[in-house]
Amino acid sequence: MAPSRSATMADVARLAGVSVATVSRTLSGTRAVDPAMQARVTDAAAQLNYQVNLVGRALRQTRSSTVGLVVPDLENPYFSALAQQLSRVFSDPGIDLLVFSADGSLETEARGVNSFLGRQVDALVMIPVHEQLSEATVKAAAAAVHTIQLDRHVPGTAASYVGVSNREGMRLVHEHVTSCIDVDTHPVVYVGAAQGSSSAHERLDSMRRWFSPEVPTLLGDFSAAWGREAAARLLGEGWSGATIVTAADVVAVGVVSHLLHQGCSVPGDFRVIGFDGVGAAAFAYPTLTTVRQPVEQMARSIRALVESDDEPSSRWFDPEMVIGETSPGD
Amino acid sequence: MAPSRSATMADVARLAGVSVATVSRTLSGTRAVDPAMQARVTDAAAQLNYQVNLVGRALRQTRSSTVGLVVPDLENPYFSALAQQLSRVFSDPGIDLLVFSADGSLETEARGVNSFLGRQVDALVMIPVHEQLSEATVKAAAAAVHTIQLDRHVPGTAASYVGVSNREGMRLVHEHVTSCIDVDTHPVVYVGAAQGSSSAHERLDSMRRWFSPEVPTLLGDFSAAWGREAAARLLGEGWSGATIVTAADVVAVGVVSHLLHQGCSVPGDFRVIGFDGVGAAAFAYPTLTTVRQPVEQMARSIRALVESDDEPSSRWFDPEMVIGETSPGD
DNA sequence: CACTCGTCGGTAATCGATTGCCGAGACGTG
DNA sequence: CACGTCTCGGCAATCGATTACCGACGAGTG
Repeated sequence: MAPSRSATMADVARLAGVSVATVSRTLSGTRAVDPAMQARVTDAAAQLNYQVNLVGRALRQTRSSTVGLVVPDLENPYFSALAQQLSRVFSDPGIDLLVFSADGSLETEARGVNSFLGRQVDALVMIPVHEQLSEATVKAAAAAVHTIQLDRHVPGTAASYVGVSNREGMRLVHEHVTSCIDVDTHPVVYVGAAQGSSSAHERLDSMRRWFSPEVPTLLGDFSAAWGREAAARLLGEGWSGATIVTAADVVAVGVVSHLLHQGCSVPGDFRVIGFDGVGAAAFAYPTLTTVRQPVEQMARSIRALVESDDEPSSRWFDPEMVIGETSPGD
Repeated sequence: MAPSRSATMADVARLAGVSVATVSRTLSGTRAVDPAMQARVTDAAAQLNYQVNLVGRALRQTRSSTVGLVVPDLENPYFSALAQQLSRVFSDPGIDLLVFSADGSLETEARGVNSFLGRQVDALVMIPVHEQLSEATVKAAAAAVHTIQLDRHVPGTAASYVGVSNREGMRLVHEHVTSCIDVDTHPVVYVGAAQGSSSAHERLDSMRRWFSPEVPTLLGDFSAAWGREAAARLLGEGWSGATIVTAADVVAVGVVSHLLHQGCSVPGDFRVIGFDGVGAAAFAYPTLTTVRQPVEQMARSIRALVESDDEPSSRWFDPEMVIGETSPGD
């Protein structure tokens, strides 16, 4: 296409025969303008197809009506669900949510944060890639702009945090499992993630707390491939009849898939429990028993934090248990 | 936090005892600078923790090392896979890919495009929400900046296009179906999407072309919920033994899920075929027979288009058939 | 009528960087 | 030694908007 230089406010002013100040005031409604001039300006703007240059505006105002979101990975359905909910709640007050994927890399994450800071975002929401190693990046962000950590957090930073109570989530799992399964004859194992995120960390700790410090544990990452591999190991090690609690739905989907492919019955031979409760997993076969995070509430809470200019604060939401077909009902 | 105003180039210049021009040239490497001064500048910048203000730079350069991506919806795994691949390929040349979700709305889509245009993105990639109704938005984008339509396109615009050949995809489906299923005894039905996107349109046309103009068709949208509903209708209307071709994996997942829940066997009683071949669907149970789009190649092709400054051009990629467990193997 | 006050257009400074141009000094050459 | 050439620091213009301030004008008041 012919990326022809687009019209500026000066062009509009010239055509309308007024000063740029009048154009600015007319278009942004900052101050009253004589109706006759107003009409001339709007006509001229329409005729030139004028679009405000947000870079110029941002430079002058040191704000940009933009909130940045940095996620570790967009293919994880839990993260994309959060991104979608956030863009929805910010759409209403006219704030653009821009999403940047760190692609699992600390360097890329730092680049994304710097990029947003340099672009004068009004606030920054981030799901830190790593519990310790993202610390410098989170601190840099928090020093420059209102920063909110989401889902995962780096301990000891002064930034706000919004997430789910993993302890409560695992308590619900424990309650469900003990109420409908004989734990003595059916061992419980945990298939989690080790990659150094606070959620992986907290979920493992909570598993140990509610079940037993010695609960058998396999740690990998947040992926379906890891779920399949873990299931294969469990079968190989003779954990027949186990109840498999996982750190995320994507992992659970992999576990279930492998078990069914090996001819096992779920929830007959094995029971599988997920975590997150968002995305297409709810529609899979069999439907997953999982801990659902209140994604929409979390998104609204973040908007509230961004709008209010309070001290950094943290908010943990309680998840809810969703009984599917991978565990027996009550 | 204390969102303290951060250091500017003038601050660095003052501390280092040089002019801003020297600071700029040192930090960006635009022109040679005396090593001694260079050291003074780098030290001062480090000491003040200086971060370049990208808004100022973008205003001056009328570029921003940024590419915008506007998608209709982030929860659709196909779109988030594209977003992820794109951010990966642009990461290398140091371009930031920013993603905006239109949330299925034409107004929001227009807002996102204007927002990116106003932010001086170097190029804009978009998956138009609607085949006709997004026309004005796509044209506005193409008139202002190098614009590439992805996956879906609005006919008659001069913007580039990158996508998959839906006709070839459906040819592969036809080939697979006729080679391993007796089409006379097992009717073929199509569960598609009507929402006015070019991909929905082309897939339906291609179905009719390769199978029959009268192929029985149910049209809904691109969601698992629609897949379930469509499956329920097919069961209600007595289409036992049918081969169900769908417009997308998410739809196929819904179809399979409903069929299995109703006690049908797949691929015994029904065969189901998806389209897209990305995301967790590959790991579901049973694994889906589907048409896989070469997402990574498409992303690289987009980068090439952005980097070269050629005339708008279109490129269709050939998909490949992936035989899963929802249809009989050869 | 003289004076005050409110309304509203225009002038110019400003946000933070990049860059064209000038000129000072170093260096090489005949 | 004179002169051309190259290197590199600094001045100031520039990108496109917003906005503090000034001043002209009209209305209201005693």
